[in-house]
Amino acid sequence: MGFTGCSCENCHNKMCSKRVPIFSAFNEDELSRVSGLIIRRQYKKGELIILEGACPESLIIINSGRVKAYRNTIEGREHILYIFSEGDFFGEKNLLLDHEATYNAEALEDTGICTINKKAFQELMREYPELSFKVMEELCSRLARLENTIESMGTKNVELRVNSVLVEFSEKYGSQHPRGILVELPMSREGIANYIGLTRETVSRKMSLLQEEGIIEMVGNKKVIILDMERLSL
Amino acid sequence: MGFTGCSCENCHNKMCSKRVPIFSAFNEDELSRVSGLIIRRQYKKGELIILEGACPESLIIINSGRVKAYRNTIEGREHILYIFSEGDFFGEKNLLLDHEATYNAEALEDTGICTINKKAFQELMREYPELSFKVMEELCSRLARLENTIESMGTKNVELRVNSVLVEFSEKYGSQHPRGILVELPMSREGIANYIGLTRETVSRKMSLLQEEGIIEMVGNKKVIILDMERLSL
DNA sequence: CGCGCAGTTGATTAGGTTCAAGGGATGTGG
DNA sequence: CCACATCCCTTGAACCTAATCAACTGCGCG
Repeated sequence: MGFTGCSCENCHNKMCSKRVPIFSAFNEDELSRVSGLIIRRQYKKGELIILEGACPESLIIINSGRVKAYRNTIEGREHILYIFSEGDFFGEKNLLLDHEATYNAEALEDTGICTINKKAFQELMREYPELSFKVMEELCSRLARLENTIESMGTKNVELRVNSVLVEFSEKYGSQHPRGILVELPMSREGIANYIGLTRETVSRKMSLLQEEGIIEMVGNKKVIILDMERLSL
Repeated sequence: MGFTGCSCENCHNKMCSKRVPIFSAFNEDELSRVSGLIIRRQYKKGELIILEGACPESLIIINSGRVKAYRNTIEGREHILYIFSEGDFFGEKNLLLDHEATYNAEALEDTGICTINKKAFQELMREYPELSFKVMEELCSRLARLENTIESMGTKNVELRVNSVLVEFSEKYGSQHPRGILVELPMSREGIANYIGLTRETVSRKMSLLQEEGIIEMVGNKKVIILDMERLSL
C-alpha cells in the first residue's frame, strides 16, 4: 500500500511524523506523543479528501501519495493551486480560525494521510514554538511560490510560463539523466494547462516548440528530459 | 506627520503596537516591552523601504501610511503583489530563515514604520504563542488572497478580473455613499493594470463599459462609486 | 491660466482560444 | 504477443480579444 518498513500500527504512525518536515525537530519521545494524536486514513486515486467549503476539524498531513488542491472556476474549468506530496500538510486555513476550506483536495494516486485534530495541534504548537516556526516557514514558502506564480501569470509571455512550470517540476520531480534532467510530470497536459492558466492545446504547442529547439525532449507523455536547463530558466 | 494622539516617544510606540492586529492580545505591560524593541522610521512618498534581494534584519510594521509591494517583471513592467496599510507587517520571509526579500516595498504616501529585530521577534513568539498564531492567521489570509488572485488571473474573462479588483478595493477602501459605495482607488489605472496583469488601456475600457452599464460611476480619476454591487460581484 | 501627466478612445496587430480532425501511447482481452 | 479500443496528445485553420501604437482629452497642479 505504499508504506515501507515494519507493519505494526505504532511504527506506521511514528514514520508518518518522522517523515514530516514540520516535526523534524522533534525527538523520539515527542514523536511518540504526536503519534498518539494521529488518525490515519487511506484514499484511492481520484477520491476527494476535502471539499471546498467544508470545515474539516483537522490538519491533514500526507504520509504517502500525491494530492492536488484545486478550485472550479466560474468558466467550469478546474484551476490547480497546489500539488502536495509526502510530508506536506494542508487544511491550514482551519488550523486557527474556523474558515471554510478554500479548495478541493483530490488524491492523484493512492494516498495515505494522517489527521491531527486542530485543537490538539494548537496545543502542540503552544508547547513547542519550534513547531509553529516550521509551520510558518512552510506558509512563507507557499506565499513565495504563489507570488512567483502570480508574477508569471501576469506576464504576457506565455512561453515563459510554460518554461517556469517545467523548471518547477524539475526541482520537485526531477532526477539525473545522462542527457540532462529527467522529469516525471505530475499531471497531464490538461492539468498543466489548468495549473498555469492556459489551454491544453497551447501547452502542447509550446512544448513541441521547446522540443524542436532542442531544449527538452519528450519521453512518452508523462516524462520529459530537460536537455538545456540554461535556456529553459532564462 | 500622520500621527494622532500625544507626541511623546513612549506613547507613539505604544500606539504603534496597539494598532497592530498581531499584538492585539497583548496587555499594557507586554506592549510596553514590545515598544522597547521597536525602532521607528519615517519614509516619504515614493521612497523605497525594501529592495528586492536585500536581507533586512527586521520585521516591518506599518504605523501610518500605505506601502506597495511589487516586483519588476522581465518585460520591464511592475507587478504589484500587495498593498499594505496601517497595522500590516511585511518582511516575513526573513523572519525565520535568512531569505532575501522577494519584492520591493515602496511608500505610496508618507509612511511611518516600526521595525523589530527578527531575533527579538522570534523570542517574543517563543514566549507568547498567541503572537505566533496571529502571524500565522495573517499568513493564511494572505495565502487565501493570493489563491483568489491566481484563480481570477487564470480566468480568461477579463471583465471578471476588473470587477473583482473593484470589489476587493471596496472592502478595503470603501465607505457608504447615498448612491452606493464610494471607493478611494489606492492606485492609478496603470497600477490597477499591473495588479491584475492587464494594460492600463484595457482597464480604462472595461471601467468605461461598467460606467455605461450603470454599474459604477467614476468621480474624477481617483474615486469610483459602486452603484450596483450585485452585478459587480456576480 | 496653462502646462503636464494620467486617462481615454480608436485602429491595427498579434497570439491564444476554439473547433475540428488526425496521431500515438497505454492498457486490455483474445 | 498481437489487435483493438480508448484516451490523451498533437496539429491545423478560423476567430476573437487584449496588446500595441497613436492621437486626443481633461483632470489636477503649480
